[in-house]
Amino acid sequence: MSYEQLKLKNQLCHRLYMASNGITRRYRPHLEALDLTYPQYVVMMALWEQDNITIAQLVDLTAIDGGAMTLILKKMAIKSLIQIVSDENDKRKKCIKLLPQGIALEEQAQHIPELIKCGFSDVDEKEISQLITILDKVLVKLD
Amino acid sequence: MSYEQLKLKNQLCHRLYMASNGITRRYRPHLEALDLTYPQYVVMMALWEQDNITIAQLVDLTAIDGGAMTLILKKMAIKSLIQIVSDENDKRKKCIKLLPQGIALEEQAQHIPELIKCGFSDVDEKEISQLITILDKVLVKLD
DNA sequence: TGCAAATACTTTGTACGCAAAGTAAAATAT
DNA sequence: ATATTTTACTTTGCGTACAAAGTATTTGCA
Repeated sequence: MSYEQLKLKNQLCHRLYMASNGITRRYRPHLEALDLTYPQYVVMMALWEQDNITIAQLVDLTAIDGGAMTLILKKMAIKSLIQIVSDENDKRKKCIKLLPQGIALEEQAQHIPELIKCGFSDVDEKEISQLITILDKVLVKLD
Repeated sequence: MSYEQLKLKNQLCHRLYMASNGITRRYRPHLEALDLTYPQYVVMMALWEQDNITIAQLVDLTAIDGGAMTLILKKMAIKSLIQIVSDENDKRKKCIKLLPQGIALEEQAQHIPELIKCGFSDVDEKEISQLITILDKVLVKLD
């Protein structure tokens, strides 16, 4: 039978799957040098941008699953990158604060985006912008 | 400090991560009806297109990790969707063959792509094509 | 022929991604 | 004021994703 719409070459989702895994794989060696996994790096980026936010806010910003977030933060706390502080006013909430080691890591991480881009030297800058624009449109529909 | 290039809004990778997870999440309810996970669905699509291929070929076509593939195929065999057959000429190789249940599943799956697309009704068809074109360019660089 | 290297797949251990269930505290309703 | 609901987070169980190590078989080379 072999329906055309079921062929792999026609799957947007499979391309996203491969691209996401593939790029994350590209990050891995650079992140290993900082002793970070990719999701941990995403959490760090969120915190470098805005420190001292709740776990719920981090989940919103990163789109990382809440259940996974608990474990990720626990590991980052063990590495003394962050501190998990219970909110005194609302005891359900926990705030995440960067510790000195976590703050210092930003300087070491600053060159990573550049290093990743080098691997795509001949994918046009304009196409990357297009890609981002269209992905943002798709992402709105995924809420 | 807060380096511009480390902000989440400037991360292509993070968008791909969210888009990939988000779309897979969209597939989930439809795939549950077929008792398939997303990677299992990808393997099935590959096999519906070309039956009786080796595990190595499946890994190539799907970009699913080899270690994961072993487990995925084992589960699919338990569900009687496929059969794992050792190659008589080269005993290292194993061929994957669709069983009747696996073949029959294609008809049930044929409407899934349409159902997914409905969720993106106002993302232009042209933009989806653009997205695919650019992703393919990116994917070549990820080998 | 014999042995090193390559190939094909499996296994192991760690880290998510996700749904669903669980716990605790705060907000809301009656 | 107490019960119900909502919010915030944790826990559990399953299914990958990945690197690295392991096993078996085959190929290629001296």
